[in-house]
Amino acid sequence: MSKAEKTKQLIIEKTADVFNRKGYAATSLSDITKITGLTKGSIYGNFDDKEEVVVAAFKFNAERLRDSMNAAISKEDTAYGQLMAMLNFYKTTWEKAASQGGCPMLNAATEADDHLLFLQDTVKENFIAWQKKVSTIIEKGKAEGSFKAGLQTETYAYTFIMLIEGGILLSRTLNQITHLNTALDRVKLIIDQEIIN
Amino acid sequence: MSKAEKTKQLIIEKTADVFNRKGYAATSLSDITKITGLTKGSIYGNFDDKEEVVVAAFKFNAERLRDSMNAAISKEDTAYGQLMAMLNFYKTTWEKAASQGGCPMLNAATEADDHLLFLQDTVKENFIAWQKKVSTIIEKGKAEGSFKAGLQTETYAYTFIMLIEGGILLSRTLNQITHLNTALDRVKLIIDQEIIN
DNA sequence: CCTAAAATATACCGATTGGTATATTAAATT
DNA sequence: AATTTAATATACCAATCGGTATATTTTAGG
Repeated sequence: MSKAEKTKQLIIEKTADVFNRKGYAATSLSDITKITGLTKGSIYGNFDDKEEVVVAAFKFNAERLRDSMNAAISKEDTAYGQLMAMLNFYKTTWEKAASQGGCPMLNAATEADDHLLFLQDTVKENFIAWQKKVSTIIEKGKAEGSFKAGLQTETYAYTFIMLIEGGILLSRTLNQITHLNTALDRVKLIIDQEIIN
Repeated sequence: MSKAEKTKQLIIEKTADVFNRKGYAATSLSDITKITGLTKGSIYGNFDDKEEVVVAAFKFNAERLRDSMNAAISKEDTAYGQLMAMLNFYKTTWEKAASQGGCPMLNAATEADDHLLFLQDTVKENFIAWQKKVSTIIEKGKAEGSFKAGLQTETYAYTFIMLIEGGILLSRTLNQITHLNTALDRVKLIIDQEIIN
């Protein structure tokens, strides 16, 4: 790992939180230099422009979220256990995530929808990757025989995601963990009542 | 209505869409003067600062949404009919709303959570008002005898809201109406299976 | 240890930001 | 119609924006 690559990584890691809190557009280059302790020259020596930093920081945030979720999931070996692990992941990491600006997926999605066009594709990819992850678990459950055979896998995966994100939105806006818990309980109910054999 | 009040209203109405599309922080004063055809002097003659315009524009957006939803709801007289009217409202107005920057509640909530602190309370109030509206319908259903008696009214109201907002988020991010429809179908399922007598 | 190249810092650029003091115009009051 | 007051426009402000050309420092290779 070259010096430049290390610096690049440092910039990404140090700015990731600010971007998620302030928003990707609202975070300025002086925010970036302030928090990294580097100067503009160093930033622009490692990135072409701010957009590139923004995309890299979002990818870092999304990847960090995905990795820690996957780590929680992969500790279980049944499909049901894995879905429960996902729910439990959100239940346990909520407070930390909330203090770090909330869900990076939700934040970036709403910011990119009309505005930060260069971020749209990346955000889209990450939502689809999440859906694929959940879908794979459901398919695994079908293969195991523990989940019903005729299920519309994708629809259920997206239902879980929208409940979680909707729950996060309400919990953060109204400053009450209750709402996320309501969402997670609802996902569990759907699994128990409709998915499980 | 004085001249100044008319101008104030014009500023709010003309800027409401831009604010919802670009975001409240990203919309500049030159955006405001451009779209209103007025000058800075006129803007600052009617508002103390940009924050005041932002709050007024969000309130306008939220009120417009609430009014048209209430109009759809009040055409029905049963609680069940009113809930269906709410779902149908989202089904029918989605495309127009999507082209106008999406749900103002969702947009403002994610932008205000860490960043636009002066907007937080207003956004919060509007979410609670929405929940109260749904709760009133559910309570009405209980009074009618068409809804089950022991229901946790608030929890169901918030569940509907998070499904709708989550559905909007996915539909806008992935550019597919399917996801909002999945959310609305899920709300209907909950009503039919758990709420109705 | 010296040199070439890579990485970082410095100092600047024009454009735009939100905001204001003042001048001008339009509206209301006498 | 004249005058006062309210409303809008003009011209400016310092600060900050993203970005760049150049100078300096640090790193790696011989």
